[in-house]
Amino acid sequence: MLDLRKLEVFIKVYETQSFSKASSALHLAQPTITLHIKDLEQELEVNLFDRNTRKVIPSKAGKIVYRYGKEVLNILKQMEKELKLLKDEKVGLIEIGGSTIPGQYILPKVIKNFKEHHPNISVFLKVGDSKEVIEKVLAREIDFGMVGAVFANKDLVFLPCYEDEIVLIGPPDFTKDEIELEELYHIPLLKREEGSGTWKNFLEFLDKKGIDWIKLNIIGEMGSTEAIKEAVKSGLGFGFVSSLAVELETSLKLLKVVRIKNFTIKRKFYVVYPKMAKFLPVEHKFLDFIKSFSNV
Amino acid sequence: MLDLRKLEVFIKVYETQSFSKASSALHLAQPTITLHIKDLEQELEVNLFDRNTRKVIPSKAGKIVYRYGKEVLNILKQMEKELKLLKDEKVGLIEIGGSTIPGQYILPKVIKNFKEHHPNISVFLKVGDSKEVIEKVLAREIDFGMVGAVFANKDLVFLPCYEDEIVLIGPPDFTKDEIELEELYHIPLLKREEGSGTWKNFLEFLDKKGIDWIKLNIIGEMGSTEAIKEAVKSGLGFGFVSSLAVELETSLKLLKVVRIKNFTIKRKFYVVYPKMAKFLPVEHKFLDFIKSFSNV
DNA sequence: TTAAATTGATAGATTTTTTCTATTTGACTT
DNA sequence: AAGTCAAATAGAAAAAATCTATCAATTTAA
Repeated sequence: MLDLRKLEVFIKVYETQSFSKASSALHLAQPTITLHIKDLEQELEVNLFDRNTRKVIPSKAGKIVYRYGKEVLNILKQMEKELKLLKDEKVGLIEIGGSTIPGQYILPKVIKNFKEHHPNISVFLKVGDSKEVIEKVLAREIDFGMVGAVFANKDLVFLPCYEDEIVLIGPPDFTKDEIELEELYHIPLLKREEGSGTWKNFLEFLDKKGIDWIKLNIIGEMGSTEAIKEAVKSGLGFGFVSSLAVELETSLKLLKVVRIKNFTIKRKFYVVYPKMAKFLPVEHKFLDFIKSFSNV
Repeated sequence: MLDLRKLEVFIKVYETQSFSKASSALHLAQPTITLHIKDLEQELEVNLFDRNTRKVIPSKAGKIVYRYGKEVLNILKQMEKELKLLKDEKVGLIEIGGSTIPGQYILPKVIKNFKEHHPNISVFLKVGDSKEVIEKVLAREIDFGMVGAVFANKDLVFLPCYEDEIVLIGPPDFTKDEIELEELYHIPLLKREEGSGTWKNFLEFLDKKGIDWIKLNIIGEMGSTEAIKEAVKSGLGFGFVSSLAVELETSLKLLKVVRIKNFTIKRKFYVVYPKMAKFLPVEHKFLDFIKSFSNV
């Protein structure tokens, strides 16, 4: 294996055309230079300089080694530059992931706010389902994720950071602001597909309350929160969605949130990151920011 | 300065995802690996792996170092490949230079012959004046040169290798094959410009014989051997040129070589190379070849 | 749940490498 | 021919790389 120290010595000799000049430039004794060059020549089995006590002229092989050697040192310099950026807390890159609700309604706001404070830090957001997000965290493809469920994994830390409410929405012309729990059994409901985190949370909550969801009046299934919203808007029925997803529509009276007496469905979102990870400055900053944003 | 040995260890750990696997692959004890990685982390001031006794997961910085490290090793591998070619005596590249006559009439033939014996060795020929050729030899831009004059320089070796004759040429219909020296004074002569090696050789020869060239009947000056030949062909006068330059024309009777009684102008060409140079195998081969081609 | 096995970390000793000082050798200058 | 400058050589000292033995943490198997 070639020695970079020796390569450095070689390059200095090449550039100064002198062993002694190289020695003083590198703060080494002159015999050290002689030795290093000799070692290199032995290792590579070529002579690098035609030399006597007066002249030092690079040979053909020397020119080749210089060309490649310079490239190698440049690449390493480039690397150190990139690592320096990594260590800098003012610039850098953060990659995060979010499952549907956090990815669509929470993280964009967090990021916008964060960017206002730290304009030179780029943030990349990847939206996918919770399982995907967690896998990417484990593979270090993203720095952290925000998901709606805790997965048992000893390598991961799940930090509650946002509490959301799942609300019943109906068309804006629905007369009541609040209904009794019993009325829920007669209201035409649009469910979400089985894999949905929101729907899972909803069912868990019903279960805790001792309610069997079979009793509900399910009239259809939608593939996304947005689809539920559109369907409810057009009067097809009612649905359960994250309150975050309907902030705009309720304020514009395009949808109506209908409360259920003595019945509030809360769900938590969690920041997830590898237990062992040693965070870089920028990542620390972002994590702290999310925590400060937290409502839990 | 980064240590390539440590970088190699890092890369092996990265690829095997294990300190102990890396240690056995590199025939090192496991604590050595631990130490090297720790040193690297200290040197670069980043952590490279999130690790405990069970898992070794590259960090963001680790991924960067791996990417760059691989590139560095690849470049060095490429360099060794190129140096190997340099040491090979069957393949390679030779760069030579020749002043006008050798570059135009001798070296092309030598190269053609050489290539027949060594088809995998490329030969690059650069034609320029003697001074240029010698400068390039000193700067190691070419491996050796062939020139018509010896320049006093203690760093150079001049090896006589080819003896040429400077001959008087006239139109093919000139009646005599041989003339007396005295007749030369009346013959209309085309000279070469002052810088020409051939012309310089001719004058030196006249000087040695005690002849003043002012007595000659110079009717014009031409910038090149070829120009002299053309002018002589078209009956403008006579000229002195290298015998090598008119081999074809005399055999085709387009020109006539006129001998001068008791008057033969010989000139020598020399191979020139740096005294200190340690030749590579291919260069040795070519030099030997030139010597075997020699007529001296 | 506990014991065995696996893997990385730590400590101290040993070997190897790097670097130094002092001196010699070779080449150019005057 | 003497002086000077730069590289080579020799031998000693300092620094590093690597090893063995052992420990600590974590997973797997009984």
